[in-house]
Amino acid sequence: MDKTYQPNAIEQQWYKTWEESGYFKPSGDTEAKPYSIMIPPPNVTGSLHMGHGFQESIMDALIRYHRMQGDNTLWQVGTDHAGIATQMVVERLLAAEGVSRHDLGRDKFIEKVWEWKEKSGGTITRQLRRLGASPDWSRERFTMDDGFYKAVQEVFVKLYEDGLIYRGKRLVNWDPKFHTAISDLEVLNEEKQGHLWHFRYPLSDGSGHLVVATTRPETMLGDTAVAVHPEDERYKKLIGKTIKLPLTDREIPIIADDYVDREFGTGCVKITPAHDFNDYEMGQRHNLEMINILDADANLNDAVPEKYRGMERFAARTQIVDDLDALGLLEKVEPHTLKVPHGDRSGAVIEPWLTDQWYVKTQPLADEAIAAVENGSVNFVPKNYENMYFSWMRDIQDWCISRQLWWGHRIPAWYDKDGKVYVGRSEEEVREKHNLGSDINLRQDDDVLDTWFSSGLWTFGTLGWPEDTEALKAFHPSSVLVTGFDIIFFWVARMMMLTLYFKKEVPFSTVYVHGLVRDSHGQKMSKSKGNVLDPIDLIDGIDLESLVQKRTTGMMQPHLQEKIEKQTRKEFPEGIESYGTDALRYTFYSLASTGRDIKFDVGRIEGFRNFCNKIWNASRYVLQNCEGHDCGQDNSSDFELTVADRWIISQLQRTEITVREAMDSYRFDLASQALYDFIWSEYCSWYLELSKPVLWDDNASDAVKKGTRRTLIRVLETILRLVHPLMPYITEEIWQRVKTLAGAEGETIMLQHYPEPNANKVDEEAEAAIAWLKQVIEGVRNIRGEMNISPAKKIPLILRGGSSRDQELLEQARSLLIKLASLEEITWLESGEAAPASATALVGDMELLVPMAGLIDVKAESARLQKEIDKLSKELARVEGKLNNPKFVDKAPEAVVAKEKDKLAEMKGAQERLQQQLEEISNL
RNA sequence: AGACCCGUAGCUCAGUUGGUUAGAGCGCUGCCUUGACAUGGCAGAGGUCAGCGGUUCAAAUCCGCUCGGGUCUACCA
Repeated sequence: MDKTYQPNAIEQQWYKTWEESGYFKPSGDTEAKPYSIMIPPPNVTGSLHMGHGFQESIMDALIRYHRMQGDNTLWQVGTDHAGIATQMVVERLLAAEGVSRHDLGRDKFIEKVWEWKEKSGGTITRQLRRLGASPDWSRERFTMDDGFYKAVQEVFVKLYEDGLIYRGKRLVNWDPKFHTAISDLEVLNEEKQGHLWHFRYPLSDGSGHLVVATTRPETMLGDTAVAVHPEDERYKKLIGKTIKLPLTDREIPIIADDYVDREFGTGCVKITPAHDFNDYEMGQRHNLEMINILDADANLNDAVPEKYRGMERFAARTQIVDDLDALGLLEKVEPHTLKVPHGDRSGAVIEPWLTDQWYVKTQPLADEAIAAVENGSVNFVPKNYENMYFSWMRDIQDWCISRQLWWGHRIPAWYDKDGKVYVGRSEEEVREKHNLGSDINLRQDDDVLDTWFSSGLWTFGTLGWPEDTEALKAFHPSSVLVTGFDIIFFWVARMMMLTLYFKKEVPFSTVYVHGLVRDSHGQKMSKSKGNVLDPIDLIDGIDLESLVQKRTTGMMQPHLQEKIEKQTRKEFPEGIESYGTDALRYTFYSLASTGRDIKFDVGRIEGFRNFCNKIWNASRYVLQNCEGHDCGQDNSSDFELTVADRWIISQLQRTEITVREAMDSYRFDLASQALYDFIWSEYCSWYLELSKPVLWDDNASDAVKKGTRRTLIRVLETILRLVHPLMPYITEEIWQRVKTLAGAEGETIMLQHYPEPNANKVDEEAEAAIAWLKQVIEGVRNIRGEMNISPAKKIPLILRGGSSRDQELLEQARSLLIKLASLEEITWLESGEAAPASATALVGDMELLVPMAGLIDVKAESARLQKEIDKLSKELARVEGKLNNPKFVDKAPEAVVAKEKDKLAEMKGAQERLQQQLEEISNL
């Protein structure tokens, strides 16, 4: 074995072996408990970012953990066609060649997208493999594969037939850049400094004017009313009169509506039903005319006076303000903060626009989805995300599902020449069902469905629905959904609604919500900030120049390039080292406490790379001492266990309990911490050291040596299985070398049984003995450290004061102590017997004395003792105060009081001894 | 405007139902190339648990308020 662990030497090879051997597939054991996770399908043309890395690592840990427990385990993998995002990428590529999608036409363009999908579609799945992810690749799906077409059509048609999908002319969020409607969720509101313009609107009868305030002057050309509050004394008498709308020749009514806030602005509101969601509703209530003044590009259309036709919306705004000002109708302009809606993909300012769209009537679906969480059929981890889910679900709006895109599931609806709509699974079915002969021309709806409509079917669509498959029976509902809070509404909510409706069961029983991966300063990672880390670079490493190159090419804002380059050179002067997959994964787990965002610090991953190396070297030691020896691999029983053996076995049981509890409650941070502590601080730091005196002792019996070797190798083998779900590669590599010596069999650690704690192996006696031993050794080390005695120098140790129990423990551990503490000899002094000038430490009632024979620095030793005494006195006072408080003694549980009393006695004894030692030193 | 989360060592974070002298990693200081590992070992420094008030025998932990940071939802033209 190499002296240091080299992850890149083994990772890809092991992955290949696993995949080719079919280890990722469900066992198919129908007697076993089923366990399944459906991957949140990443964008097919995407590449892996830290968020994926985090998410997939968590899923893989769960999957491997359950697979090792013998569950019939399925990790369903696949990718999403991601409508807008993908279309955008391909359009941008075409634009670089000077071609627009309209130049190509629909069919050709879609062909191009498929080509792009074939070319780049493998990127993310290849990267997923690098993470060691173990999904069943043979079942990989795509949200636009044939099966999904079938499922989507089925769902659309059924919902339509059940009256839950309808088509209607409504105001939608229109993206003027992509020329498509988008759902409320795809709109981001950004706060911006704007203006509030006050305009005078003259009354038709010439008796004066009203002043309206608006943030969007250009929409005034589409005004069809002015509204005031019905109880507003200022305007009450004007209700029913009309306004002569400036710049147009239209007369519009003054109406009364509660919606108007008398306090805001002037208390008069211009109403533009075709371009504002609130105005639209008011228009419905009052039967107002709707005048659409914008075209698909959000330029002014022919419904406005000639002067403004074809103008861009913001140019029109300026023009209209100028024109009204020229007419003396601009009363004032105030600064005003407002929220401006943007498309989440395009970044364009969204226009409320009147179009025909398809909608899902969500209320009835939402009711079921709410109930499922209320009655505990679905649990969120952490629980507080249920609030978020409820608040959105309870106030849900109908879902606009049509998109004016080309890439996606085309809506299964056809129109005849009169515009009558027919919905069906295919044109043939529609013709047959409605008796439409071949002479009647049918045209399919041009629109496609919102991406989330198909991904909403993910949990059952991937298992073969609408066919009633074995997989569906075995693996649905899935066990847990692992996802970020940012798509609870987009995806989780939609899956809940659609799955409950079509499967009459929940899609998953638990939703584990993880946080966002941020940079080490808590900033969101983004290309424009130049702080993006690529998981693959952390695995393989990357030199500085390549990293700078990567971060500064293809920037949307090239002017940031210099800043990013500087920042990158400062943060990673040596580039990024290769840490390996296991270290990366372990970093994610250690930071994955419930729900909160994680700040990714390269210092952490380095620490866990070192941890891998620690495991590697511990294994080297174990193998060096076991290979070629009888370690009980034949399961014979002629061995003897030392107290150290019994102790580490006992600690192992406790670790297994902790790790299992942590894994079962999604506390990957606690699991990783428990393993780290046990492996490094107990197994490596103590047990390996304790084993040396035994193995190197010529006088030790074969039975004892065998017991120690057996324990070394078997505990190691168990550790590997315990850690495997978190660090798959290093554990497999070492396990292969260890398995035979440990008496284990099998081709892969992946399919071994996950360790189960055995209560009979918990040995409190051994634990107490080793705890005592550690304290003595630490006491001696402390003296060495403080007194500057070289660790190599052998020193005598004198013990004084302790109990017969201490003497017993000493005899049991004498030889270990001598070796581990590097002692010359240990002598026991009867209490009261005079001791030489010594540096001292305490273990319970027992004093440790290290004779200093004139070397002692009286001042330093006194100071050290005084420090101890002061510390003790402080705590002593606290405990005494507590015990002198009758209320505490009366009311606190007996056990707590007893504990405090013991503590008091112990501290008093310790204080006395320290005081005495101080005196002895001072007398020198 | 509502709702939620967070504030613990210089940094990143544990601390599950109140009850050992509040822990870990990184960083820092000193010592050590001891035969698994310098990607290591040993020792050490460092915290009024954001602040105030309350409940309790007992509060980092429960309650209220304040300050600071973050997120989501809904929005007034």
